[in-house]
Amino acid sequence: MRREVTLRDVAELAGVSSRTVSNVVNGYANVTDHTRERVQRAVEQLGYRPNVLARNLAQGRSGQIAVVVPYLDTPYFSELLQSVIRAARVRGYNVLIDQTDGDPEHERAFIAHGSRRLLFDGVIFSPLGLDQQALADRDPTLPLVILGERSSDGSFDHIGIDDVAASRQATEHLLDLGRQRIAAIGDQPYATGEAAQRRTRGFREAHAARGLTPREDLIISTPRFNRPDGARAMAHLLDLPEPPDAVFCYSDLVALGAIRTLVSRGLRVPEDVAVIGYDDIEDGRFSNPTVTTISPDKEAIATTAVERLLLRIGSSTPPEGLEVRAPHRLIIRESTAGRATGTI
Amino acid sequence: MRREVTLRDVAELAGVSSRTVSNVVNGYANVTDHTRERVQRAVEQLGYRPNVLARNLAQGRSGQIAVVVPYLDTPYFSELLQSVIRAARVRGYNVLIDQTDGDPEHERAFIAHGSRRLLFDGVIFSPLGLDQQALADRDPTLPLVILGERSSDGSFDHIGIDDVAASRQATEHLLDLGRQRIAAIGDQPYATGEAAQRRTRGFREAHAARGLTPREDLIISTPRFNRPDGARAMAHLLDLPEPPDAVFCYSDLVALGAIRTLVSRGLRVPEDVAVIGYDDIEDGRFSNPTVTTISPDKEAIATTAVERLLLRIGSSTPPEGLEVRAPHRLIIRESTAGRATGTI
DNA sequence: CTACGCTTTTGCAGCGCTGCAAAGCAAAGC
DNA sequence: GCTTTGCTTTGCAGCGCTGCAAAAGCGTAG
Repeated sequence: MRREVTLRDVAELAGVSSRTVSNVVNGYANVTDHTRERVQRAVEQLGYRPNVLARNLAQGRSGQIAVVVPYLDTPYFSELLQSVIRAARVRGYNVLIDQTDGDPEHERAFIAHGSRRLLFDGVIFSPLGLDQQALADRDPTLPLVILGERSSDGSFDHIGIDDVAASRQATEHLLDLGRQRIAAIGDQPYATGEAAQRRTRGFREAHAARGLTPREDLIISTPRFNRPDGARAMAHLLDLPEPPDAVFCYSDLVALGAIRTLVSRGLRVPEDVAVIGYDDIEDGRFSNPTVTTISPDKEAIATTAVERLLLRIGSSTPPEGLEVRAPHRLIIRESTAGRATGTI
Repeated sequence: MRREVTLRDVAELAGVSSRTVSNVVNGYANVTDHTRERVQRAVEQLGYRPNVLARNLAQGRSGQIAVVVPYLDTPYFSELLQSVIRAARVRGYNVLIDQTDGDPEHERAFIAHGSRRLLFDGVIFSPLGLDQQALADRDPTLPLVILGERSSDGSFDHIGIDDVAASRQATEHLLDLGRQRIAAIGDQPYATGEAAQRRTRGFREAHAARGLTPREDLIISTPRFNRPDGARAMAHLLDLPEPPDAVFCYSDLVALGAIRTLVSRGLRVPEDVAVIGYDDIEDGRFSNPTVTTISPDKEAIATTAVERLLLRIGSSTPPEGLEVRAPHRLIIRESTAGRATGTI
């Protein structure tokens, strides 16, 4: 493998200093047209390509941001990632992806003073099992934006939708349909389940607002928010003496799993049991039935996350930690409204 | 932001040369226990962390591999990526992910002599619209492993399942069920549609083996392999004077889209129309009905891809381009076998 | 003709690490 | 006692680039 062309090679051919070539390549001001042209000709002639590594080392930055998610194969995350990658690329950043498998140790390692540091200039982080302690122990110099769970302590930005409001809205939708026994699948009544708990809060609030109290045995907790969890939880609910006639699922995957169980037991959705999900992933738009859901504005979340992170990376005095509420809306589909609502 | 601790700082504290510290940190042989201990103590005391950037620059490698896929939110790719990331991490490599949106220009740019080069030591590439020309024009020094489509010209490795055999198997399964009018959704009768064409070949071969000829109007081509494509194609098929009684879909997403259309028109799957997919994504295991599919061994594909790539990266004389056939199998679920087959 | 202010160009040091080859050193051999 | 051998340790150069500050060029004013 022959040596790559360097700045110096170009400089020699163009008859200028390597610093000048650097100036031209980086589009710095104050280069005469004459010089610029000569350099550019030399660059093209030699096929010069800047060595990103060297540039980064000299600049002390990496030009990469890391995005850390629990699971890459969860549609919600892959859809979100897609937008993040686009947003980052536009701004000249590469995206390094890491999945933690929800392992708290792994999550902790990622934001702690790490050997991987310097490989990325900042982190967009969607934690799952991260406790307050781990956040406190984190590398304070690492620009950080957190998605989803938890709220900011002022030293980082947090972006998410209003989980309580969205959950209340979802539950109200079921109540509006006249359902009497509404279940909730996805609660996580332990320290790291903040997001889940906020959804449960919304669920309770919606009931309370109408003078109702949800049955405690209809609030099912699940370790994750995936299809098998949903399927299992639904099976459990159906085995109750008085099973629910509607279910609020804390993710679309849970909803899809639940629907699967319902259908395979010969029940009709929504006639026998209405189901509502959360996340608005593509699957829910093509499933049978299609899934009513809370749709967070993923594009907004991704773009804002990248923007805030780059802002942090760029400024020496870190900006105030921001609490950003991304928009969301309720999308009504067949799993609550019935076939009438139609297709996509 | 205070300066980071460097090798030199550690060296000074330990009273040795920085080179020795480097030797200890990298676990090189021939360091006396005594020295090693002193250095390690100093490392811990100062909280030293190697600067990956500098190391990479000095070594002329980046410690990163790029994985390039058309769409990140396609479950097949995100499931595959998940395995690739794990395999790479075990071997000390980070994964840089890029999506091309299937844009041929973008794909081309990625393997051409690129400015991004040096950011990664090699590429695992799953092309969509890449023609032979682009492959020929590629940076010959870039270690490359290609997934899915196309076959190797000897200068890179190619890993995929035997599409023709798998497709024949899928079609045979439908024929075995006694279906008379079998459609195929996903053909791509143009230069960049090699993979699709191989599936069509298997489809035809299965028919031919029984002295049958598929009806040409039942072979539908689609631009992509996603749900909307499948839904549209199925709608078209149902509008034919003599619609099919079985469909071979070139991806599970296409199958899910097709099923969606069938169900929304009040048809029963598989009684009225049997559907078989390809890829074995999780969605198909929880849909209604669950989807019979060709299941490629994704774990094997991912692991092999990473291994071959690192082999290429590691050796100065590039190994012979390998054509690897990963295993696959037919998984029969409800969309062809009916409810009897049960759950997951 | 010198001085001054501005733009353009340059030289150098250094980012933090590793490759290389030489130097140091202790044990073994003659 | 001196050389040889083999293991440890070291020094230096350099990966390719950019920050910094000084130097050079150049037009205008005094």
